[in-house]
Amino acid sequence: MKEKILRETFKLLLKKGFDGTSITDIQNAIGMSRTLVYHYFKNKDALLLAACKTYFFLRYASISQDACSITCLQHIEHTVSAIGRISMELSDDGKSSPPSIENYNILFYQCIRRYPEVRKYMLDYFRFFTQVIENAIERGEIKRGLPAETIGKYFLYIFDGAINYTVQVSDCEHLCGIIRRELLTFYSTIKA
Amino acid sequence: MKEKILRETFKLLLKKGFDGTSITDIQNAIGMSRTLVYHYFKNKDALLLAACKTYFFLRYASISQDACSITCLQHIEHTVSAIGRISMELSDDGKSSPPSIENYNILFYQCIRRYPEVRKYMLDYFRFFTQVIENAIERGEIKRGLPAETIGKYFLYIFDGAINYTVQVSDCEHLCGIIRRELLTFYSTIKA
Amino acid sequence: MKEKILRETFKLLLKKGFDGTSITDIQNAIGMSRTLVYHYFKNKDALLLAACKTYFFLRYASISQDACSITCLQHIEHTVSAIGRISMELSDDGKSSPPSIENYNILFYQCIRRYPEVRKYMLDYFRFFTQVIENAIERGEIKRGLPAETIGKYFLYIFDGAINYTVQVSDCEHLCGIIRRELLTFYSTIKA
Amino acid sequence: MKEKILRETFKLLLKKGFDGTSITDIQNAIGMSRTLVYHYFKNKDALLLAACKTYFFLRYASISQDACSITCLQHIEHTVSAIGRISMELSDDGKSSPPSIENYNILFYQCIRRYPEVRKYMLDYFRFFTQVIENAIERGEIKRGLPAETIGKYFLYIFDGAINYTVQVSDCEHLCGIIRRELLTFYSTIKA
DNA sequence: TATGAATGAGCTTTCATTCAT
DNA sequence: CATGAATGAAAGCTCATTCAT
Repeated sequence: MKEKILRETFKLLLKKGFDGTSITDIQNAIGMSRTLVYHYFKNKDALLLAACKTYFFLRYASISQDACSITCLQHIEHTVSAIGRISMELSDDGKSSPPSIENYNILFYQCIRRYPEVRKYMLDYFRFFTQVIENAIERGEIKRGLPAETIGKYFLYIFDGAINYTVQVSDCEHLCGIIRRELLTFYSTIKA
Repeated sequence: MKEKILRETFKLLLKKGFDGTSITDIQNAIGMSRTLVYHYFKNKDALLLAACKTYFFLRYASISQDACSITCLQHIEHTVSAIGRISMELSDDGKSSPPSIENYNILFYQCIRRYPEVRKYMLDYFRFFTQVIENAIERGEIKRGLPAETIGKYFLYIFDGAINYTVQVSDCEHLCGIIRRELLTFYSTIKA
Repeated sequence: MKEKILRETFKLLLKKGFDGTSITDIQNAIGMSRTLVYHYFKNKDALLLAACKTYFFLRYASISQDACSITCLQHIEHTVSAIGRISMELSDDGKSSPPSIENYNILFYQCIRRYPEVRKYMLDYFRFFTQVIENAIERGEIKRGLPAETIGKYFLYIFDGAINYTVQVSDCEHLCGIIRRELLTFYSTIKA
Repeated sequence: MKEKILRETFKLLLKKGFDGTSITDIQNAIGMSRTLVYHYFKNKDALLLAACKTYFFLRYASISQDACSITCLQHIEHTVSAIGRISMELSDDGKSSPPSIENYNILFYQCIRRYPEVRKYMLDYFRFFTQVIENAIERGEIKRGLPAETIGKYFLYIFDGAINYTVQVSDCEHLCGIIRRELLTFYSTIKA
């Protein structure tokens, strides 16, 4: 039940945003009493935070790995498949059409402004990614020249931009395709 | 009065977002009756759209110029100074501290999802910018290699990223500094 | 102008009722400033009363005549043509389709509850009509038996009923036809 | 609680009409939170319809009976006692003074214009009443001559007229007395 | 005769939340 | 684990009205 609430809440957050999502919306989505939500979560903000943590930390699941054991290319694939996995999980049919996944980053930016925990996690992730790129440079996968941090930022910015300027997504595969293509295009310009 | 309403509304939109901004907030900000807002605007959405058009189209003011008559470097400066100008205009003391300007793009993404007019304007602007870069390539300002459109996208993504990952801004000069530095860093990698 | 305001106000009263008609509705109907209404009328209630008096007293215009100089049958025709005349006057094309004339009596009942002047006028009219019937009995137009007052009431009730149970009227001629038929049917049962 | 809301709502509808009755009025009448009304009813119109159905259908309770098993005279008594019963139920002391029962028909006419369900129910009732009169004619209770439908209409019109032209009622018994007298007067003119 | 600016009070409705069961 | 009843506060919006021009 708790998982269902988190899932439906995050879907609604993607669709309607922080202030546009009401407890009543969530009640209708889970098809149970509004009071039940308060049984699991102290209040609305606790629920929203929990939902955001649940689904945003998925993206950074790679942090648990070792930065040395992964190439830059692998990391790109990892990132793309992460957003794909989240879309799947949130889609109604369990197959491919995600609900408002194009708002993923908008929600994310709001989270890092609201919740210090999410901000911290994001910074950790970014440090990890910089490490991956540094290793890639040393290993000769990526050209020397630009600082690892700059390259990391560009990857992040391109990932975000690809999503942010896609106004409406009906097919998850399609969005993942766009993201992958854009990331690989950039990768090819810095590959050794 | 109408201009004041638009100004205060946009400031509140930056601070609290679309669904977080209430007519009562606007009333308090303008220091006049809530009914007056409805005297000038049909309803809340009409006001929000008007406010967004007013301030987002400022960013694209360069469209009126000729794409041939401007170098890429000039356009970068133009872009940075545009965001600076908007910050000034929205700051309370008329000097430098902008109100939640770090949410500028979040608001913008929501606008291009909500309002087709804004989306169209953005696409026009992007076409214009691509033209600028194409000219820059032909004129030898920028290295041949990457397509103009790709370069344009990267500039856009970097501009957005610089703002989006800046969690809180107290000093407009500071934010403009960050943006300029990031854009120029990228510019130096593609300069002929 | 004043006449136009009264006309449009009464049309709106028929369509939307006392509490459903706003000054804004009237403004839109007359196509001029809302303030203009206050130039002619002290406040909303003064306007509504004036409009009701204007159009309800038309129905009783016969009072100015002499009760002796008119037969019962003539009075019936007079009554039917009065409602027809009002419909014409209120129709947009000046021809035949009246706006919500089926609500005429609902509005009238509300008026005699609200405004003592209208109530008084109604009673005067009813006395006049009773006189007409008394004369008709004496002249041998109508059978002796029922008291004149009772017959008068029945005419009134039938007139009202014919309108009240007609839910929607698109053609004034049609409504007048129904009223005339019902009144004449009753007349034939009391004719000498 | 739901019943109380319906009761107080209908009382207010009688007193102030459709557009004159606000949710705040209802809140004050039931002495509970305004939100509670929305807990039981989707919106204002749903509440108004429910209240009207509850109290108008009482009037037609006789439909469930068999038209053959009732004389015209019994039906008259039934009708009079129905309006008396409704008045009782709506009176504050449970005894005799009804709240604005003189507006009963005004409200009813508005209902048959607004709600098709109420209109349909009314037509069913009228058909039933016509049947009662037809039987009364065949049984010799009522004179042959006028069609049953016409007689039915006259009864209805007289019932309505007796209420509509009574401007203010303080005592229910009194109103019922007026209605009964008028109906019986007409009955005596058509009795065999 | 005509208008736009401005207002306080009220409207219907939704909000997040609590409590007894 | 789950619910229906109940609430105060606030949402967006419309109301009748006034005033300076």
